[in-house]
Amino acid sequence: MEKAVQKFRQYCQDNGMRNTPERELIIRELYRLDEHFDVDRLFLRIRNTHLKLKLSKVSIYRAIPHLIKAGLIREAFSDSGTICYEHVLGHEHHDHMKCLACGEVIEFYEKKIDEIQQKICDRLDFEMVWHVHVLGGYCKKCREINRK
Amino acid sequence: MEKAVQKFRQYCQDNGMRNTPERELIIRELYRLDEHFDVDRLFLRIRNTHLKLKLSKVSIYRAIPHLIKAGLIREAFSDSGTICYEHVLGHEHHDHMKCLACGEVIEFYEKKIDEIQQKICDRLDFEMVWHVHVLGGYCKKCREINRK
DNA sequence: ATATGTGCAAATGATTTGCTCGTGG
DNA sequence: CCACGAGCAAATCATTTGCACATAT
Repeated sequence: MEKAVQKFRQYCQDNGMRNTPERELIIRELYRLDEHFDVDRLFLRIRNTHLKLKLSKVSIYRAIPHLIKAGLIREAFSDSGTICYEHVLGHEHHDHMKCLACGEVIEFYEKKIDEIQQKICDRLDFEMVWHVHVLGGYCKKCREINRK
Repeated sequence: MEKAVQKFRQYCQDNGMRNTPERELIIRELYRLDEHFDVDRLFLRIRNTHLKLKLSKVSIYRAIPHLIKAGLIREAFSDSGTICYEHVLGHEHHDHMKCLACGEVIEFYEKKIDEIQQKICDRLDFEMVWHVHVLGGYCKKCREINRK
């Protein structure tokens, strides 16, 4: 987490931006919250953890593009209109399965998929900067419940 | 296209729904518009093609979940807040690359990816009903322009 | 000192919903 | 006939923007 804060400080310096306490707070809480999150979840988290503080949701919205550019988070998938993000730093790269019944998000990773993906990009001379790979369906648990 | 209309009629019957001219119009124009589309694009298309008609955007919004359930279209990806759909019927399954510079959407398909995907689902006892696989980056053309 | 950041409130854009009226089966 | 669908307008939800004030550098 400190690494993330450091990295963002560097990013600020490099881009003539200020390193405000609000932004550091966002990063710290972001990394404490170690799952997938959307703006609202992060906002509530900060609200509940720092009752005295009054960080506005707008600041989170404004911080996110920088956090992405700085390589701290990435867009993971969008969930019926809401964008979900996840950490990049300290998290292996992976893709997602989402249970349509219980909402659970399962992470998976297959090197082969990445390799094929990269091969396709090379073939088409496409420079990939991000990717989203989400499978929607029903998880083991929910399927079992349904069978009964 | 007629196949799509037929399929939807069946779906209506099976689900105690009505087969209205509005819905048929949506399907027909949908299939005439053979790319990726969002609600607005489809709406404008209908507006411009059928100047006399007055189909409302709301009806499109309300039709979409049915069209998806009926297996006519699927959610392809979301583009900064707007959901983009594409036909299922008469369209091979494929994934997408999206150029962040020019916005072009390139389709690609690799059977191997599908196979691996399916294998992962089987392993985790996950019943996949849809998937989204989008690569964001810069296309050949835009990269060349940038090099100059 | 001053450009950049923050918070608020209002604007926007996509989508949903309440309600009334119309119509397919 | 009458439950389901269509259209309108108003509501909602996520996100963005304008503006006045605050503060990091």
